[in-house]
This record gives sequence, structure tokens and C-alpha cells, in this order.
Amino acid sequence: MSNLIEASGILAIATRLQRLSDQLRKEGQLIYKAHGIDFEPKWFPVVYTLHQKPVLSVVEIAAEIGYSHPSTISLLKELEKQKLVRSKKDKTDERKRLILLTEKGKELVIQMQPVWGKMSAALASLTDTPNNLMKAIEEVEANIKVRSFFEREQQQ
Amino acid sequence: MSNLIEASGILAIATRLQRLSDQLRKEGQLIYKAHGIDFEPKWFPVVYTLHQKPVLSVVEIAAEIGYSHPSTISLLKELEKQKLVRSKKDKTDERKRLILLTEKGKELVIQMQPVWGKMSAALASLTDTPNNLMKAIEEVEANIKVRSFFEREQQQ
DNA sequence: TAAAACTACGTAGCTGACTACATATATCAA
DNA sequence: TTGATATATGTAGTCAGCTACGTAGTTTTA
Repeated sequence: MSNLIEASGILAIATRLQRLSDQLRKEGQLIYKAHGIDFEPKWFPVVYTLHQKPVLSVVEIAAEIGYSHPSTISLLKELEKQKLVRSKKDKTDERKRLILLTEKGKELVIQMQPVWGKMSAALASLTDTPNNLMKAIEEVEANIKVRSFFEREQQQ
Repeated sequence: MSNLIEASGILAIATRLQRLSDQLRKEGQLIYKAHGIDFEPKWFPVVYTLHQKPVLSVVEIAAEIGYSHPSTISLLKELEKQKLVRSKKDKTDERKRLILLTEKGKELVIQMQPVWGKMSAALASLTDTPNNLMKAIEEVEANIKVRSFFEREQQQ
């Protein structure tokens, strides 16, 4: 990034956040590949959630991972294609589709556990700086909850 | 975001960054609208750069704002449609297209200056926390430069 | 007990960035 | 001076999320 944008600073913060996010995701892909694991970073929230709570409906998963339900549906389609999850009808509520990890999915989770551990450690080492990125995000989100960016601008 | 993903923590950091980025961008749109200004946050880097350096080629703009040149081209197309920028041929190098702000573009910049000021102040108030978000991003980017996420994971 | 309101799921299409590739022009080296 | 290489721009298609909207099943209420 050039000095010009550095100077305009905080106004380009949305772009900076997105770029960092993209870079981490791309490197995440490389890491799975390097371990010979056929898995994409974007699948992590769904699979991890199902690892913790084995049977959930589509909307429940969406709420857990904080995505819209259409985004969740498209992730589930990919995971079903990979045979990592399957679904069954909820017998007491015909509208619901209950999602579960397959045997292949459960085995993959076990295989990925040590990789997740190393990825966590690597991310921790990257973000262990005077201003901790995870904490900074949490602090900003908390501030937004108190008074949004929009409201703050109006009050200036 | 649910407790489950909080617990899985840092592995979902790419998603957290993107979500915060999206939220700030959306509120940015609302702010321009509330001021009756027909402008989108994604145009800011290009317009601000041309405000600072009045005549630049496509690739020069891309380099300044840190985007790929195709992304820059599509932003320029939108800005040309809005009649905020125009272009002329470089007479000494026929390959180049030189980009400039139009009169309308220059007037809009003047009109937006106070809004940019208030947005900066609002963002500063949001990110003025024990762990400063801008500094955290810079620190992580610096760490990545020293040793990437991928390399760090391999060494764990 | 039927109508209204709500909930769950799915599809279509948008967004804002990207990479890969194609073409045109400029420059450099033999 | 011409062939190789480099640079500038543009097009096409991808990606990971989103919103809007439609349908079907469930619950509530008059």
C-alpha cells in the first residue's frame, strides 16, 4: 500500500481489513493443501460447529456461525458434495432439514485437529503484538454496539 | 456471533475481519446518503488519490491504492459513468490512458471534505481502544512480511 | 377451524475484490 | 532494424459473502 493511502488513513480501513482477511484465507488454503488435506477455510465454521453440536438445522447452523442462511446453504451443498455432511428430515417438523457430519467428515475432523492447533499457534504468533488484532476487533465491535459508525459521524 | 465460534477463536479471524469491513462500508454508504452525496465508499481511494496527484495512468492509480489493475479499471468505469473522472491519451506513450478528475469531480471532493473529516473522527472514536485496530493491522502486516502465516504454521 | 402470521428452506442475482489471459505499444539488444 | 521482452490496458470468469423474494409447513388467534 502506498504512502498516499496511508496518509488518508483510517478512511480506507474497510479495504485494509478485507485485504488482510483475503490474505489469511488464501494462506489457509495453502496450509491444508500442504498437509494433503482436501478442505477449504470457508468450511471451517460449519464443520467445527457440527463437531461441537452434532445435529443442527440449516438455520441453527447459520445462527451459530453468524452467516446468512443462503450462504450457509451453499456451504452445505459443497460439504454434501464432498460427502463430509449429510442431512435427514426432522420427523416432528417437516420444514426442517437436520444436518450431521458423515463418517468421512468425522474422520477428517480428527485428521485436521493437529493442523488446527498449529494454525491457531501460527495466527497467535502473528497477532501477538502490542495492539492485539483479535482484541482490537472485539473492542471495536463492542463500541459499534454502543453507538454505530453512522451515529458517531452524525454527532461530530 | 455465537459462543461456539468465539471458542474456536482465532481460526475464524478472516471471517471476523471481513464482516467488520462490510459493516463499516455499509455504514459509510449510509453516511454519504444522509449528507445527500451521491458517492460510494469504494470510490474513495481512487478519488482521494486523484485529488492528491491530479494526473495518473490506470496502472499508477492501481499501484497507489494497492488494488489490481482490473479492479481499478472497473472503479474508473463507474466514476466515468458518474462523470467524476475523465481520461485522455498520453501523447508520448500511446499505451497509456491518463485519468483526471472532472470539474464535477473536483467540486464533489470539496463538498465531501467536511464529511471525510467527520468520518475520520467517528472512526477514530470507534477504534480508540486499548488495542488500536489500525495499529494492530499494521503490526500484523509487518509480521507477515517477516514470516508469513504459511511459514509460521509449517514451523510449529 | 380457518385465516393470519411466523418460520425454514431454497433460488436468483448482486457485490467488490481477485486471477488469468489477450492485445497493443514501447524499449532494448544483437 | 528487427526480434525479444516488458509494460499498459482491457475482458472474462471466479469467489465468498450478501439481499430479495418465493414456497411450504407450523403455530396462533379470532
